[in-house]
Amino acid sequence: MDNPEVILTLGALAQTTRLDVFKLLIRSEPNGVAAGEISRILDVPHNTLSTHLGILSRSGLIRSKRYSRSIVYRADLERFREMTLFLLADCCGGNPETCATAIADLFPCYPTKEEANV
Amino acid sequence: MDNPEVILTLGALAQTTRLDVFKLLIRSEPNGVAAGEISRILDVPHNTLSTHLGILSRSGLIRSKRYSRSIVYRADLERFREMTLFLLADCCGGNPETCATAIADLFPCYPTKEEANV
DNA sequence: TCCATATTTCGACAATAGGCGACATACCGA
DNA sequence: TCGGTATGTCGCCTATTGTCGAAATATGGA
Repeated sequence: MDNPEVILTLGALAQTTRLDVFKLLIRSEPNGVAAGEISRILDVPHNTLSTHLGILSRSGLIRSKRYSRSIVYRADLERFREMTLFLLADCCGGNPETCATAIADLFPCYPTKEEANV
Repeated sequence: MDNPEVILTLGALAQTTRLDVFKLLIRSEPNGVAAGEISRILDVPHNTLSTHLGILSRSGLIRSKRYSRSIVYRADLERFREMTLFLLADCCGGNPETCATAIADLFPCYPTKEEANV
């Protein structure tokens, strides 16, 4: 994952509706949600939503699959992981030692439920 | 950290120059870099850079301190950690169990150097 | 084939963001 | 106080983004 790609994914999430969509899709893993249902749940016009879904798709953070008339969207956790790892790791490219300790510092291991809900 | 704040931080990083600045500052921890030096290193006019530094500051991802004529900027790793944790955890608010396994899945513990450089 | 449903694409508009020249402010040394 | 250095602010311009009505496309059932 290179800089332009990360900027695409960050930009995809840096918008109210799209962040809401992504949160909804993460919560709905592994089933996914159809476009129309997202539209109803978040109360966003279907054409506006479609634009946002397109942006999220192009960033790779979500994927879609057609089931008869519905198109079901799912979060791509692997892509999300790549983005997070880039932010955590690649940022420290010139200084791997500092990076390792920084990461260890940021994530004692991974957050517990208690920490996660702060 | 709530939605609007996260959008502010994501948006702050979703731009070429600002991502470069942040990467530079993370690499330069814990010393920090003066505004003028950042301007020279990244080859960005000082007034343009100043705007970007303002956006990054307002998002909380960087902090500044004046030393005589220079203003030295540093990355705020704690804030960065908050953002990452939000992305990983708060997204799963309605479904903590799935979230815990998802996080465990994303971060077996924390990335090793090898994984980090993929 | 025709109609209803689900979703995307197009076109136009207002709002926002990015870049930068010119000017303003802060600090220091003489 | 003055001049030089370091940084920030203002204003203008252009490019990009977000929104949504209207039209187009895809699917399935009668």
